Amino acid sequence: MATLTFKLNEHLYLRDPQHTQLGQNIIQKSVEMIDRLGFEHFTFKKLAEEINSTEASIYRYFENKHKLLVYLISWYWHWIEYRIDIATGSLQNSSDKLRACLRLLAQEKKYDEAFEFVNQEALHRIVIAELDKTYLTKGVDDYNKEGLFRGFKSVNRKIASVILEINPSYEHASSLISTILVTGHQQLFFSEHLPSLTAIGTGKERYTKLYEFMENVVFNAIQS
Amino acid sequence: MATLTFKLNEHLYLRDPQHTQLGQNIIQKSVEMIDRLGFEHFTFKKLAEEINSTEASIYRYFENKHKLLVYLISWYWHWIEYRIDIATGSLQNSSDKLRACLRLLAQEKKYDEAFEFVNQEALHRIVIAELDKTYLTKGVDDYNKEGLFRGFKSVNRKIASVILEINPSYEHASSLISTILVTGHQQLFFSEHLPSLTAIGTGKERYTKLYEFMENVVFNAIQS
DNA sequence: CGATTATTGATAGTAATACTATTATATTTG
DNA sequence: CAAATATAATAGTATTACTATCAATAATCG
Repeated sequence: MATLTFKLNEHLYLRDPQHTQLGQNIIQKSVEMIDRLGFEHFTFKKLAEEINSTEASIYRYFENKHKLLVYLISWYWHWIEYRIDIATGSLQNSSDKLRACLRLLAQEKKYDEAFEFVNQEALHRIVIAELDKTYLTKGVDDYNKEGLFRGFKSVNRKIASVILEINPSYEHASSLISTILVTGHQQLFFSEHLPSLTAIGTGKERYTKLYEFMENVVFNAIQS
Repeated sequence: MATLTFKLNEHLYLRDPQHTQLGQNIIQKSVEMIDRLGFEHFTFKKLAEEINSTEASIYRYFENKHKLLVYLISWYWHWIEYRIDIATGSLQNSSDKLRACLRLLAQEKKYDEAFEFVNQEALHRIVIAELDKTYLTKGVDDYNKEGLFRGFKSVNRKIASVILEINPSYEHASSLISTILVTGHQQLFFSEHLPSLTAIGTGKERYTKLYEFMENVVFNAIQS
């Protein structure tokens, strides 16, 4: 199977990590470490030790650790969009398309061999726990000007446009989808840490329940 | 008018800031500073300078700046719950109650003179920008065991129970409400910084539009 | 009212973080 | 093979997030 890479916004990095061995090590190991340590306890120094490199070398790839996080999560959204395209490409009916999108979002993420050096299960956990930190910062407007949130926005726009195919007069499409994109991850976080805030439970079936919840919210909202 | 205070969980602080002048200064000024600087750029040292005290003194009230944030946001949820009680106390009809809750959540927050030394407008902006940071941390389970999220949970439970009055067989009440509580703030953030992710617009009318969106989502979800 | 106790201020210090700078050593490329 | 480029090794800085100590002040209590 071919190994794929995504063309991510150039402002996310100083040197493209996909092009070199060191860059790939940085990506691979940082996913594992952020997942394990959490973003606040993760540092370039610790990362450097684990990949037998140096802090200074990592700084040649990423301006700072926050941009690395934004990079990883941007990668995630590009991956999601790619999978949405595959899952909906053969579908004619818009409601089917929307259901496919929701299913994909709610789904447990398993290793996708088309993408070496990124552990998608770990990355999914990072998105669950750290997504909001990418934009909840005073630098959000500068980041946005540089286009660093394009991945997220693109997925949002794509699914919102499916909603407008189903109901062209629905007024809250972009709000509804951004809500779903964020809550999809948040509910999984609550499921693990604050279960009284969610109805999806804590067992294996939570992915199915999450899908049912999303379907309930989205289809009823737009078909009124 | 009487000045009210909330009894917040004791694990939120080391010394109760509501009881002393220094404590009140810490609360008042930290709200203003976190709003202005953002949580990451806010430090106890800077705060100490502005209230003419010292870092060490502030550390006698709060273990660290994260717990101060959790304290402030906990205060916010207690305030919201208090206002929900007032707004729904005289209502008989459950749908009216639910609408009153949503209106209150979506509403622009104005200064409430019953609570001195807390600038609610600034605090609302803090909740919009920093809420998720209170629980998106590796320490979430310890915090939760200490009951630090009681305020949030309590509001969630209260509104979820109104939903069950309307439709006792609705299965996703707690998920629906936690989604609304979080998205209510998130959409306002998007409105200001990432407007393509929201349909509520960027003008003064965004609070009304947010309410309409919430009503659309909630009432359609539960009345199916 | 004076003595005890609690609270705050002043000051100092530490380990870790988030970088930047410099130079030497590999490695690649033309 | 020479030149350019990437990386490693090392050092250094300002800031952060604390902790510790002790003196000064304010509150309270017998």
